[in-house]
Amino acid sequence: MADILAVATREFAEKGLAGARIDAIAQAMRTSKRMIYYYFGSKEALYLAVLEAAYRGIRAIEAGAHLDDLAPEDALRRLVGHTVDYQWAHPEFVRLVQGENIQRAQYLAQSDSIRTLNVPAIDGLRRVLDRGQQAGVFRAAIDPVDLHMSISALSVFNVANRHTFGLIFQRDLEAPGALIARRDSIIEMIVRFVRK
Amino acid sequence: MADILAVATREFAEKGLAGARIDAIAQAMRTSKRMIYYYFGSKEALYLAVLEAAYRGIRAIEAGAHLDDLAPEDALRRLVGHTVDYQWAHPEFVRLVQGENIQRAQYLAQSDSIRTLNVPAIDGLRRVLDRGQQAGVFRAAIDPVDLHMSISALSVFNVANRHTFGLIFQRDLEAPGALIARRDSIIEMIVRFVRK
DNA sequence: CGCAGAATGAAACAGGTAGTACATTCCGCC
DNA sequence: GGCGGAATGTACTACCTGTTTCATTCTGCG
Repeated sequence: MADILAVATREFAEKGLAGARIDAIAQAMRTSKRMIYYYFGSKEALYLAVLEAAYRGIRAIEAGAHLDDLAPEDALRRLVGHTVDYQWAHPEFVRLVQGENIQRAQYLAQSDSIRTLNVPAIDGLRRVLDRGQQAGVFRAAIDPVDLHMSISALSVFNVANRHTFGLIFQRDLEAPGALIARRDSIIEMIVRFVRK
Repeated sequence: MADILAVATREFAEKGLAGARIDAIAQAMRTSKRMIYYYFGSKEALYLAVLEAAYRGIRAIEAGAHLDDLAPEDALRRLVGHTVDYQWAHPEFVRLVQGENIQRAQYLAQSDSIRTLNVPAIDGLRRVLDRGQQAGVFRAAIDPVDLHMSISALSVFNVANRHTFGLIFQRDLEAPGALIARRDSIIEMIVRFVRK
């Protein structure tokens, strides 16, 4: 069942691979542990399935935004805004990725289907950059992968680190206005970086 | 022993709280589990001690850089560069914080001594911003906490997410030149953000 | 119906791991 | 020396949890 994946995603995102409990997943599914093993074989296999499903979901980011219709800077603004929103809307994904990084991406590395995700993520951005450069509004020699990294970094951070950051700086990053302000700030930062 | 903390830090950073093994720590210390309980009482208490020690270490960032001697933009460049370098040099710290965030900072919240770390981190940055604004080289209305968040986000990302990012985009983020290039990019991004 | 294979339930197993009991040794001090 | 408390080693307990075994039920089909 694909239903198991949703529940398992929550559990793994919440507790990490080591912390997650098969029993907890089974109980939340109102089925038995036995079923999970019947369909997935092992805890790690289930985790991998969750991971792949989560990464598959992220492909939709650029697909939704029709960047080619917009002027370069507007397109960039929209792309960044979408990225921020997506990460914000999918904290389980962010947590899963965090967990993966703690274990040095050893499970992600086992997945073949994941290697195919890289190109589209960059291509949309590259096209926008090219257009901006040809229009003379963006400066040259901007590395799309480097820029993508910055966009990801800024987008992910206030999801990934909201708890420690919020605690230390006494700010509620989940407050209604906070996200909007933060998003504007991120967009501004990226745009200023590429502008001539 | 403070020695235990170093070993425990490595173990917790590597495996997370749930994944870490007291036996592993004891063995790495060439002492017995018994000792750890003698001194720390429980796994969680040890984890908390590790967490506090790690956060205490980060205070040194701005202390080392004498920002007041430099022109505002140079000071900002140095501050950002230091932050990038620090995070790069302390991946265990980054991992610990990641783990803490996955568990919603529930252990960090238990620590009293950590609440005191917020002010100095921001103050150095605020002073630089004020000087830059008075000198007319930085624009006004820049929120120091927001900017600090951006600096942290960019600095932390290529440590925290190097494995998944490197895997997906086939880039070795640990290559000698990669860090330097990345650091320059981050500094440039921050500076352009505050510049008039 | 009757059968085969899939789906499921209950219970147990096996390994591992946090935490403890108890005895023993070490060390400073009188 | 000998006393007391701190430090440490050994072995055990109690429990948790991933995984399996075996028996049972369900479902479609001839």
